[in-house]
Amino acid sequence: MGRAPCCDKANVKKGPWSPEEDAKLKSYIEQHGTGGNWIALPQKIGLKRCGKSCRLRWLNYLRPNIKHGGFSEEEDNIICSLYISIGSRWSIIAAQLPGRTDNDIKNYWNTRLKKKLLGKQRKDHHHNHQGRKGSSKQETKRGTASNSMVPAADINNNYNNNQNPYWPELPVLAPVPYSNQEPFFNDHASIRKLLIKLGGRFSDQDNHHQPLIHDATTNPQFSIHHNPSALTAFSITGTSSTQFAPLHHHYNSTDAVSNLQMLQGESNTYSVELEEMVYTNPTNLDGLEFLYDEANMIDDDRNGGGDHRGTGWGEMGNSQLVYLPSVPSDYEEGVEKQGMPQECLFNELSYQRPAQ
DNA sequence: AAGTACCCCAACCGCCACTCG
DNA sequence: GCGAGTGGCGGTTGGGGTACT
Repeated sequence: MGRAPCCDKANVKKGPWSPEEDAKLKSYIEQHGTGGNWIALPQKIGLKRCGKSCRLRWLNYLRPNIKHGGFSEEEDNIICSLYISIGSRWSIIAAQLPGRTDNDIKNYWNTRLKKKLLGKQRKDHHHNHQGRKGSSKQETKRGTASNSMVPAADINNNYNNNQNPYWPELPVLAPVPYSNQEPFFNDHASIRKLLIKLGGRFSDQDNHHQPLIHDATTNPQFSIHHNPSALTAFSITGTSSTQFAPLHHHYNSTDAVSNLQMLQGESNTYSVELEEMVYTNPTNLDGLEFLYDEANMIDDDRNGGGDHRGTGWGEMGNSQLVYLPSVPSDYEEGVEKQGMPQECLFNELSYQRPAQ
């Protein structure tokens, strides 16, 4: 038996919201708040909508200061960096980008950014390769305000200083260089290059490489110490008193690898081909080849190669990405207030996504 | 001009986590 | 400790718009 639905689906309206519905919901919430109960809210205001639908509508559309579209280069970079670091945890990524919703970012990633990134990587490798269409019209329309990757501290400064009640702070996450991991593939420099490169710029105008990397030598706000007691753990000490309390954050490196795997391609073909390339000629990969043109990879496949499906991507769990958790904040409302230790809070960030 | 393919995004769905009685 | 109720999240879908042929 499945659980009972959250509302009577027969009596709720679905589909696009009308301006009247929007107005009702917005004015009610602005005056009374949600009342802490989304399920009951639509009845209160006479909306034939599921409570979850109301919540979504409010969060993704009606809430003040929502930005739609027009993602900046800077935002692209942040999204890409965080995606590489933590994967598809859109709510956390969204919390780094005030005005952006998780849904928006998710859509943006799935429809444009991922393609853009893949396109770029291909471009890097096959620059001047003919037969490639230009980037999408949306990309070309969009401005390129910033050409630099934004360090985590800057994210914090630039965005979190601009607080408003609807946009709680979040721990700032930032990839830092992998550490002294065991090599995976025979050439672990490949993945280093990959991470650095992916941590770099994602724009089409890639004239300056400026990876998002933090260490004590380049960013005085942080010092990063490898914690020898745990292969996949770092201890990160913040030195900015209120913003960066001493914390520990443990991140399972297999997450990063799986994120990269996800990025590798949208199909098994992609992944299999990549494995093939890795294991048949690892030294030529230069860390990025899995991002190349699908067509090329298919061609490669036709040109030979055996079945490497069983070869262990899962065994390369030694790559390490580390975040710079920073702000004990109101994010995850009440977590801090309820006395959850910061380590718990940030362990949450390192959670293992349950199999779905 | 018409048909088709593709893209984008709002909204839905289902699962998991958390809270409370 | 257990189960119901709810919030929150990520994945997916479908319709509308646009580009292409």
